[in-house]
Amino acid sequence: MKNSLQIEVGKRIQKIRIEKNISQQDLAAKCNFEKSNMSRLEAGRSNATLSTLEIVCKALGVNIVELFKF
Amino acid sequence: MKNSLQIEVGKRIQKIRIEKNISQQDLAAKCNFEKSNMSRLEAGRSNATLSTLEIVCKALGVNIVELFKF
DNA sequence: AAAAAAGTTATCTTTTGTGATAACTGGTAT
DNA sequence: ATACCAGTTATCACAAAAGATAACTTTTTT
Repeated sequence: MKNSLQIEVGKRIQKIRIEKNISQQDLAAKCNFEKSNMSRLEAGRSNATLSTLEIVCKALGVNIVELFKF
Repeated sequence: MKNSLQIEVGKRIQKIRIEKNISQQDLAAKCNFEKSNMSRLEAGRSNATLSTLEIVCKALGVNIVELFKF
């Protein structure tokens, strides 16, 4: 069960991104960070901070609460 | 608008903690961190990571989604 | 009023998330 | 085949979160 929250949140980001038809690269660009870091985030390989999640949610156009609906 | 998310989340933690009649010190102890750090978190003076929020939510007995209902 | 408990703030070290670069894979046009 | 786009992974430097201690204020209890 280790890192399961990170992984779940990453999956939610990915799911929302795909629903909105945005590439990972484009989402990264909207957030002003590198595609590599977005990949890491979606893969649940980073223990994101509130500010990182907020930036991603703004770029996706969703409320942050959406990241935790799983 | 700066740090508003941190502040909102901190307020939610505090509100839930008070509803459950737990002191900040006791909540900190349940989380295995110092009361000073819990104070900082509730005050919105730290940009918490997912794992920190998860620990606090487990100690409070609430789902993490509750922290974002404001 | 004194003592105890609860909470705040500043500051320090250690740990780790972020941001960046580069090398790579897989897929898909050209 | 080869250029191009999308995504992954490893690695690095740097900024900042986590963890801790101590001194302090505020609130509550006795």
